[in-house]
Amino acid sequence: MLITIDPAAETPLFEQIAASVRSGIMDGSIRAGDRMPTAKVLCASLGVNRNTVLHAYQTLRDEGLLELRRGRGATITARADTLSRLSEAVRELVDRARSVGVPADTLARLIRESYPRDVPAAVPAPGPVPHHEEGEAR
Amino acid sequence: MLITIDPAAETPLFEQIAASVRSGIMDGSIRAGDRMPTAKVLCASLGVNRNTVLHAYQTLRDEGLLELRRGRGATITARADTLSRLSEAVRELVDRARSVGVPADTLARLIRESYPRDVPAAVPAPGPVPHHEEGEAR
DNA sequence: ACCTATTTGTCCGTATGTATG
DNA sequence: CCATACATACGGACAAATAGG
Repeated sequence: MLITIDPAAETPLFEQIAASVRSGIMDGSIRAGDRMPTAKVLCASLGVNRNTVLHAYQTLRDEGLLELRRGRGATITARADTLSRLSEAVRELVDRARSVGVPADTLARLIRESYPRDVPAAVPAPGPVPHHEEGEAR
Repeated sequence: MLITIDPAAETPLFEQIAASVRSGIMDGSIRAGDRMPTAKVLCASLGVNRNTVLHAYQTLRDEGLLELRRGRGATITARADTLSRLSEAVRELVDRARSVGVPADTLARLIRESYPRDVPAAVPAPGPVPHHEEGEAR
């Protein structure tokens, strides 16, 4: 497992760190039960402030991937393995989409529209509005 | 097949029409070879300008979902069926993600990160990306 | 071969709302 | 507050391709 950052990149440093951990989870190099280095150690090896590392860790905790305990450090949760298996399925889908020439944007939109919760404003409802109302404006 | 729009929504009308067709393609109610209503007919039934319908049609054409010919009308392309099958796979993945509590945002991000950052000349893989030839003698 | 109707393609101008400076 | 630019939508007009009488 190797965490690297690029201080010149647009992405915030804490997000780069979090993304690095996520990608480690997805490719299987980080698994449930693994211990992340302490914030002190990691910030030293990355050359960033300790708060930046903590920010990244807390972000991952909010995503349910990391468990933080005072005096014990950071532990990867079981959810990481779940996400890892899911990302395998994602890879297969992406391969399939790419093979038929569907770009990432379209696929991401497909995902969103398949989620029942957030109804896309584009197709709000099967509401019957074939008629054009006139007297309604501002 | 039913196309509806909501004049009060913030989404542009042409985009609503296009989204309605896409959604019809994805749920299987619109298939390859189907003929869309002419712009004249559709704009009358929706209560919008013909140019707005044409704008939506041309958007779908640019996405490869619709074939437009003067004097003949608008025909759904074979790509629509491809997209329909893909959206079925998307639904399955979304179900799986939802069952483990992964929100749409995370899944969409997973998709993006799984997409190969196709920088030119960085393809050592034997990936047979199907090149889509357009110029077809008729 | 000619003509006509239909349908998309394309341009014009106008109006509106939004974002920007 | 005003000016500008841009996207959206409308209404109209004509050109070009297609189909059929």
